[in-house]
This record gives sequence, C-alpha cells and structure tokens, in this order.
Amino acid sequence: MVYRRTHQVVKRLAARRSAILSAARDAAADGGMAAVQIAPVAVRANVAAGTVYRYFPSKAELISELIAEVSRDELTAIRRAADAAPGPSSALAAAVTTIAVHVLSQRKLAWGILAEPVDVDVTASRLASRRDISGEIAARIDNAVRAGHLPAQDTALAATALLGALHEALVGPLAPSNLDDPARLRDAVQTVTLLGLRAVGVMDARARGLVVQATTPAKALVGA
Amino acid sequence: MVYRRTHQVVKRLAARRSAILSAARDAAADGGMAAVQIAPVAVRANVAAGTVYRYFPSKAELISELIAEVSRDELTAIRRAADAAPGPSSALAAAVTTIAVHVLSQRKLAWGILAEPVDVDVTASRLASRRDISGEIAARIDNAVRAGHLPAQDTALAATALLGALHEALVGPLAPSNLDDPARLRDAVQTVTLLGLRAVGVMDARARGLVVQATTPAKALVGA
DNA sequence: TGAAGAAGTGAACAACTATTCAGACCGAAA
DNA sequence: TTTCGGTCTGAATAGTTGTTCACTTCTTCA
Repeated sequence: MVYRRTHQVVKRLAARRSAILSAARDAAADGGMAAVQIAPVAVRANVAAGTVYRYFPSKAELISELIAEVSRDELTAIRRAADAAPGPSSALAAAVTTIAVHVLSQRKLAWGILAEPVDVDVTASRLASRRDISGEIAARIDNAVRAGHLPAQDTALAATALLGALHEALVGPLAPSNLDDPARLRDAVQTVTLLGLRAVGVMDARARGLVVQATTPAKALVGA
Repeated sequence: MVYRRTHQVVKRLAARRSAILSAARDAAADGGMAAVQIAPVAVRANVAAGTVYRYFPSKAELISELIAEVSRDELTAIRRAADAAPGPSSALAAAVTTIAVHVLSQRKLAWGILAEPVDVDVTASRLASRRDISGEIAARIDNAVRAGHLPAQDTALAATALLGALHEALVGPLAPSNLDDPARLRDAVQTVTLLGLRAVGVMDARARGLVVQATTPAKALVGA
C-alpha cells in the first residue's frame, strides 16, 4: 500500500513552495528583510505558519534561498546585458549599468539582500551572492584588461570596490532622495557608472558613448 | 536639607558613564555589535545591568553614542591628516588613506559601526556618522576641483561612492583575507586608495606620489 | 468506500534579552 | 552619629518571534 505522489500533487507542492518564496520576496520588496517574518509571510502565501516549516527547515533557510534566487536573477540579467554589448569595455559598462538599474528599481529588496540586519545568520548566502556577482564583474574587467582597454590591476578587488560604490551611492542611507523621478534616476545611474568605470581606468567613458549606450536599453527595465 | 553632589561624586559619575561607553566600545571591537549586550557590557564595566540604565535610557541610546564617539574620533583623524597635506589633492589622498587604515586596523568595530545588524534602531546615528564623514570627503574633493586638479562633478555622490568602495573592499565579506600581514595591508590600502582617487578623476596618483606619500605617515597608526 | 499515510493547521511553547523595580548600600548634611 | 536622598543591584518581568506538535483535513490506493 505504497502512497505515491500524483503528478498533480507534486505540482501543487512545488507551487506552494514557490508561493512561499514569492511571498517572502514580496515582503522583502515591500518592507525589507525586517518584514520577512514567518507569520506574515505565511499569510501572504495563504498558508499557516506551520506549513512554512514543511517546505523550509528554518527561517534562515528560507531567507537564504530568497537571497540565492534574487542573486541568480541578477546574474542572469547582468550576463545578458554584457553579452549583448559589442566589445569588452561596453560589456563592462553594460554590466555595471544593469546592476545600478536593478538595484534602484528595487531598492528595499536590494538593501535587504545585501546588508540589512536580519535576526538569523545568512552570511553564507550573502557571501555567495556577492561572490557570484563580484566574480562576474571581475571577469568583465579582466576581459577589458586583456583587450588592452584597461591597465592591469587586481580585478577581484576592483570589482568588489566597484560594487561597494554602486550600492552605497544608490541604495545606502546617503543615496540621493529623489530617485523616483526617472530623469534624476538616469542621471544618478550615469554618474555612478562613470565613476566606477573611471576607477578601473576607463578614461573617457562618456565621450566614447559607453555609459549612455549602456543606459538606454536598461532604462526600459525601470518601467517594468 | 539639600543634597548636593560633591565634585568627587560628579567625577565618579562621569567616569562610570565613560567606563560603560568604553566597555561597549571594547565589546564591539572584540565581537562586533552582536557582542554589545547590556549584561556583558555591564560586566566589562564592573557594574550591574540596571546601572547601565541610570546612564543610558536604552540600548539604542548607548549604541548611538558609541557610534557618535567613534565617528567623532574618525573625523578628527581625517581632518588632521588632510590638513597636514601640502595641497588639495594630497589632502584628499591623505583623508582617504586615513579612513582605509583606520577601518582596517579595527575591522570589527568599523563593520559594527557601519553596517552590522543590530537589534535596535540606530539608523539615525549611523546616518549622521556617514553624513559627517562623507561630507568631509566631499569638501576635500571640492577643494581639489576648485584648485583645478579634478573635473567638476557631483562631489557628494562621489564621496559617498568612494566610501562605499573603501568599506566594501576592505571590511566587507569579500575583503581579502590576509590583511594581518602588514605588507599586504599596505598594498590593499594603496590599491583601494588609488581606485578611489582615479574614480574622482585623479589621473596618475601613483606617479605623482600622492598615494605612497599619504600612506607612509598613516602606516604608523596600524601598529598603534 | 474505507483505511493509511501525507500534508496542513494554529495555538502553545521556548529562548533570548532588553528593561524594570523593590530593596540594599553609600555619601552628604545636620 | 543619624538621617535621608541618591545610587546601585540583580532577580524578576515582559515582549517579541521562531519553532513545535497534537490534531484535522486531504489524497492515494485496495
């Protein structure tokens, strides 16, 4: 009398799991990580608190998966943008711009994923998230160096610094306030991208059209 | 029958207050903000838990003062270093280097002050801390711009980005690991300072001796 | 249709710490 | 030395949330 999960049940279970994860993501996007509490998330997902624990062994695990998921999406977007660029320098510019735009369009989520205080230990998945994205940027810098567009440098450190600059300038507590205005937002993205590119040795990004060019396609994402 | 505090008592009270604050600072330097809990801090300060509340209305207030104090010290050091420099560009370099060195020599404390999760709300004092230090850097950038050494730019945003880069690269979770080795540490400080200066438009900081020059006096601080 | 096992429920529990407060202790004035 | 307000103490309190578990509901299969 073996009980076997019907295909339908398997699907329902998967859907429920993903509903819980989505609920957590929505909560984080709304109110930051502080809003990711088991009871409220359960309500959003239309399940009971106990049910969450049938899918995730602990809150730490839930948040870790949330971070991993967001991070995965981010990485995909970065790669897509960079791969579409015509050369290594503009690929780097596109990657940086993509991050800037994403981060700005979901500021609370970004802050939550990156740095917001959480009451459980999620350092491991935050570390992984940073490592993945920083690694991607480092690779793009490396490409530009190899192509002779940038001076040789410690690319890993440069990538990390670049991300730190982006995040602090765009979602940190000192970030400019009126970024809801699309024009200002584009300005901020441009300015910060320019700073970042100059830091790694790009000399005249604006003149060469790297920044503006990279900004244009990404701009659409803000509306979405 | 007016009870008046003797001068001696006043002094003892002040000493005790400062002992509590120091204990909190030590705890933070040892184990980050997580270690700043009322009971352990009280033990370090040789008082009972309740006594802490005769000096600080809440844990939030205690930590806020801690942040303000560290921030004040930091600002003083930055100003001293910058004011001792011969010109605006090297003043900027000196300021940046000073921050880098300080942050590295007290990594846990820096991380705690800046970004570590805390269970009480200290956003206001963190914001103030950032604003003060970022403001100082912005002013130094401004000086260099006015002197014609740097291109015109949004100095506030640049300063914020610069600090973000410093922090992420030096105390963030992706910071290089073997910074206990003094040589590596100096390398990291140099590299990151260079990046930061390039970002704001300094073209050949290393060639012009800005970075090395600024590093040398600050190096002594690491030992202290 | 019914038996057996899986999944879902939500109120109760547990653990962690900031905070309180009634009483002990200390120091200043008489 | 006595009195009395200020100061200190630390065990008890309180509030917050993650987590559990006895029970209900649903699903599979004979």
